[in-house]
Formats: sequence, structure tokens, C-alpha cells
Amino acid sequence: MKKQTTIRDVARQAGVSVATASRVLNGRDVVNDATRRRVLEVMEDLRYTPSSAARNLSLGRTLTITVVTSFLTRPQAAERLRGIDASLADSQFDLVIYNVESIEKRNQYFRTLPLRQRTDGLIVVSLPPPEEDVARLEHSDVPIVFVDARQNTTTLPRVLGDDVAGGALAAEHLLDLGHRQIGFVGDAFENPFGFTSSKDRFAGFQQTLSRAGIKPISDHIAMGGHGRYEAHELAVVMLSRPSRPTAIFAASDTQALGVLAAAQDLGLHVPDDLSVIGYDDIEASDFVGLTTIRQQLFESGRAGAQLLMAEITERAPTPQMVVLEPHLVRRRTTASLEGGPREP
Amino acid sequence: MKKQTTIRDVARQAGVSVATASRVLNGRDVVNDATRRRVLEVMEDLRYTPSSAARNLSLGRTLTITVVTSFLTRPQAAERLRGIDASLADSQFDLVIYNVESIEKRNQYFRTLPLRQRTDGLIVVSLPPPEEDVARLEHSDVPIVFVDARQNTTTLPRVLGDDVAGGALAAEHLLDLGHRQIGFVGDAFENPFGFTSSKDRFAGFQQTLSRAGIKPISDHIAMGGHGRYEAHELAVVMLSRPSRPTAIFAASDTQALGVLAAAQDLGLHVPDDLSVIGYDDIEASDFVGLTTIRQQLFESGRAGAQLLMAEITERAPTPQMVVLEPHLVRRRTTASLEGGPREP
DNA sequence: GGACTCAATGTAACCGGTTACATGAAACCG
DNA sequence: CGGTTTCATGTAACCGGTTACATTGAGTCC
Repeated sequence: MKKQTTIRDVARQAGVSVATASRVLNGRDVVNDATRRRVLEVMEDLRYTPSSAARNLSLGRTLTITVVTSFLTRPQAAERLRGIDASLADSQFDLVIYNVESIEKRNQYFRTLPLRQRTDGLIVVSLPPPEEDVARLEHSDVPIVFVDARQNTTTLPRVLGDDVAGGALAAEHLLDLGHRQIGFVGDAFENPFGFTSSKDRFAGFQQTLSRAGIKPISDHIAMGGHGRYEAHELAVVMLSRPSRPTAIFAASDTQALGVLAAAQDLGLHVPDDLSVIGYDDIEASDFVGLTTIRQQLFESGRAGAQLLMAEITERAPTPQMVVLEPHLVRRRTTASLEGGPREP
Repeated sequence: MKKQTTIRDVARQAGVSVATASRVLNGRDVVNDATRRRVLEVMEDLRYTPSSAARNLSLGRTLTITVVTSFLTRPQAAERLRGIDASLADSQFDLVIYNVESIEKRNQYFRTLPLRQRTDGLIVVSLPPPEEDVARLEHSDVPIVFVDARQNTTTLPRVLGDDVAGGALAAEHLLDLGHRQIGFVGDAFENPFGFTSSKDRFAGFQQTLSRAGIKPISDHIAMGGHGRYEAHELAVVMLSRPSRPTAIFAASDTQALGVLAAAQDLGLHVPDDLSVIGYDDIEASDFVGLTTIRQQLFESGRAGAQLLMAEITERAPTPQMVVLEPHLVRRRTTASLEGGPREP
């Protein structure tokens, strides 16, 4: 491996000083046109490319934006990431990604990442920071933005979906259709990462039902792991009881798909025998015609990145909060309770 | 923003030289135990964290692995990425991601990324490099690995799925079921990014049919955009013809889902009236029970990252090629042609 | 007791950029 | 024509680490 060409090589070859070469490189100061051309030519000849490490060190910036996300593989995360990427594509910043799938990794990253030397900005996606790290994050001199990471005690800028409103939306839709026996399948409230979306969606849902004078029935509330198969099993149990609900709200589309599978297992026809509504609007939902509450995933990433850029360039003093509203996407898995009888 | 603490601050505070502080930092040379403890203590007190930029500059390495991928948002890409991440998680390398969704971006990245100063290794995922950049990439002194990027003229290490074998597998499955009129819905052969997977899958498929003495029927071959809706429309046309096929092989699950929707539109029952087989085994396929050819997506990322690490640490001289075999995943959208009559 | 070894640590150069300040020449001014 | 401004460029310090080599002092050996 031959030694790489440096700006000094360029300067020597072009018969100028490193300062001039650097100026040409950055298109900054006024450099004589002839000189500029000569230097550029030499750079081309030598296939010179500046060392970003050196530049970073000298400039005191890294020109990178770091994203910490959980479960990169879930479609939600990928979509949010894409929003961030889209927003950063035209900037000079590079995107560094840390994927967290364990508590240890999370803790490690929250300790080591928010450092001036490492990155110019940090976007935390779907990963509420543990309480003991919040103060550290707030006092960090690295601009930080949270996306889909609810953290009650922090004042840092963040982008959130209104999960309570979304839960209410789901409940309203089912109520409108005439349902009164409505089940819920969601995540366990307590979970290692401190995700609150399932909990919040349930809250909005429950609240709306209460207002309509409907009391919660514990047999109609089931919580477990986030996966489709867990939801499948929970739903089988719930739907096998004599007093089964006529509709189910699942805290995520993934879980709703499990509920659909359970209905099929039990010979229940959707939506005639059972209405199902999910949450997220992942790609698969469109495939199967799942009625759901859409989150603005791509938009959340974009908004987060934009907040961050504002912080970086303007040192924006007012921490902002952006709330993205969920919307009902009506498809084929929900129907009026009094709908015509199922065709034989 | 206060000035950050440097290794010199640490050294002064601890009453040692920067060299010793650096040695402690790297756990290298033998440092007296008492001294080491003192230095570590000071580092803790000062909340010192080394500047990666400075370290990189000094070491001549960036400690980053760069991934260039196309269409991050597609589930395939995300899954491959996760394989890469899993393989890198325990290394000291950080993951920098570039997402390409346009030809311009692709060209820009291929020109600027493979540079010693920028990264210690490059993984190119699902993005065949344009012919004119191949030589540049081969002569680059940055280790490069291709994942799912077929490039005939290169000898660089790569990980590929055997699309031809996969296409053959699909054909064999349908032949085994007794089908003789088999349609194909795939991507246009010519596409701006030079993707070849659809073409290769078709080749394996066609070859197998030929061996079985089946001649291609142009009405049963349809190609268009990669999307579900494009496939939907193509399938509607194909299936509306008087001599419609009894089975369809779609070059991707996304397209297969479009075919399924088309069948539903036309009142064709799957699998009784029409068998459908896809390719990829994305998450949604499991949901809808789509028979498909599974690619080892996660594994491809992992293998790619491992090849790269081998190159980096051992300067491995032999460019390798890893081929991952596809597998048939049999679900509910394919059935024997002579299967019992459909229940009324 | 002097020469030698060795462990622990310090000094200073170096990585490859950026940039404050200095320099020199040309242009402009009264 | 001397003084001042302006423009183009050079010199050298600096960013914050790493490390080759030098130094120091204690221990060992004959």
C-alpha cells in the first residue's frame, strides 16, 4: 500500500503553498484564477482526495450524524431511517448507524456516543434513554433529537407520534361501526427498553371506550411479546372464550396479523365475524387489506433530521417538540357490526 | 461550548506525560499499576473521551466500515444490513451507511467512497457498479466486498445468491405439481441500476421448463417495474387471456403479491385456479402464506461483513466468492394441478 | 563499586488538514 | 512620489491523538 498523496504533495507539484492548496480545496478565499486551475489540475492528476480524519480534527467537526435505533430490521425503523436519510442526502453530513438489540448495547451507546469528538449530532430513534442517562444527554454538548422515544423528564427536542390519539382513533372507528365488545392485543407494559407506544395506544383506546360508557373486560385485554406469533396465541385464547369480542384493536400491525391468523384458525370470518384494526400501516398491511392507524414514519425521520440540522446550524435555543398525527386507514378487516349476514 | 478535555489535560492532572496517558488509554505497553489507576481515575473525573478524529489521523485508519446500498427501505436491504450489523457489532468498527435511490447518487458514491482516507472497508449491497468504475474499484486500496451485486468483470470478493438455481427451483416445484402452462412476471431486463436478479431467475426458470420440453409462450411472460401495482396490472392482462397459465412464477415476493391481488380481482381462487410462487421470502410472504424461494438475506450480510473483515485483518490475497443457495418455502399459494375440485 | 539490564516514563516528531498572521507586489491616492 | 489599500500567497502554529527514541533510576552481576 503506497503512501497516500497529501495536500503537501499537491502544493509542491503545483508550486504553491499548502495554504493555497487548502484554499482551492475549500473554494474559500479569493485565489487567483490561473493558480486555482493549476492546483485543481494537479489534484486531478494525482487523484488527490483529502483525508476526512485530518479535516475533521482540524475543523473540530466530524461531519457525521449518528443514528441510534432499535431493531433496524423492523419495517418501522427502516422507514424512519429512510426519512432521516432523505433529509440528510443533500447535506454534507454522513450517516452513521448504531443498531441496538440488547440492553447492554443500548447502555453502552448512550454512554459513549453523545460526545463532541464522535459526532456532530445524534438522533435517537425508538429508544427511550434510561433515566440515569437523561441528565448526561441533556448536558451533552452534542445536539440530540429524539424520534419516537418518549421520555417524560427531558426537554430535548423530539418528534413523536400521538399514540394516545391514535388509540382513540381506533376505538372511535370501531364504536362508529357499532361494536361494543372490543378486545385489545398489545405489548406488555413493562418491557426492558421502556417502549410506551403500546401502553399509550391502549390508554387512548380505553379512554374513548370509557367515555362511550363501555367498561373494560379483563378477558378482552391481552398483552405479551411484540411478535406476530405471541399475538396469535393471545388472540386464540381470547377468541375461544364464550363471550368473545366482536372487534379487536391490536397495538401494532404485526400483532394484528397474528390476530387475523388466529381468527382464521378458529374459522372466524373477518370482518363479518370479527373486525380487526392494527397500528402503524406497515407495507404488509396494504397487502392483506388490514384496517389500521397510520403513523407518519418517513415523515418522523425527516422531521427529526430537520430539527437536528436546525440545532446544529443555528444552535436553536428553544427545544422543540413535533407531534405527528395518526390517521385512520380504512381497509377490509373492519365492518359494521350489523352488516348483512355473511354469504354462505 | 467549552473546550473539550484532551489527553494533555489528563496527563497534566495525573502528573504524567501524554505518552503514558496514551499508553493507559490503549492498554498497550507496560504501565505501572499505580500509575495506570491514577490516570484512569483522572480520565473518569474529567469525563475524558478520546477524539476519534485525532486517533484516526494518527493511526491512519478510520475504524469505519461503509455500506452502500440501494433502496434501504425495501425489506431485503434492511435484512442484509442487519446481517452486516450483527457481524460488526462486536468489532471496533462503526457502520456508515449510504443509501442510493438515484443513478446520480450511485455514481457520486462510487467515485468518492472507496478511498483510504474515508473508510477502512466498503460493502456494496445490491448495487452493481457501472462498468466504467469497476477498474477504479479494483485498484482501490480499500478492501471492497460486493453483496448481491453481480458484476461479471470483477474479481473482487463477493457474496451472491444463486438466482439461476432459484429460478430453476421455482420451475421444478411447479412442474412437480403438474403445471405445464406457467407464466412469469418479473422486472424489465433493462433497468438503470443494472439489477440482474429478475433476469437470472427467469433464465433458471426458462431453462428448466425447456428441459421438460415446454416451450416459452410470449403471452405468458410479462415484465415491468418492480412494484406490486405494476405486477398486478401485468398479471391482470395475462390472466384475462383465453389461454391463461395455471401457475405464475413472480421474480419477487412483492410482485407475487401483486399477482395474488390480480387473481382475486378476476375471481380466480389461489391455489385451486392458479398457483403462485414468489422469490425472496420477505416478512409479508409468511403472513399471506405465499409459497416462495427463500434467499438467505441476513446470512448474505453476515458473510459479506466477514469476508471484509478477513480482507482487512489478513489482507487476504485470494478474492473469494460465496454463493448462498436458495430454498423452496412451500406454503399455501401453490397446489397440484390435478388437486381435488374446489369446494363450492 | 562500576558496568549492564530492564522497566517505567518523558520528549518531541508526526499524521494531514486549516487558518491567523505575515509578506510582498500592484494599484490607487492626494 | 511616498503612503495606503488591496489582493494573492506563504509561513508556521494548531487540532488531539500515537509512538520512536531518549532518559532515568533501580536492580543485578562479577
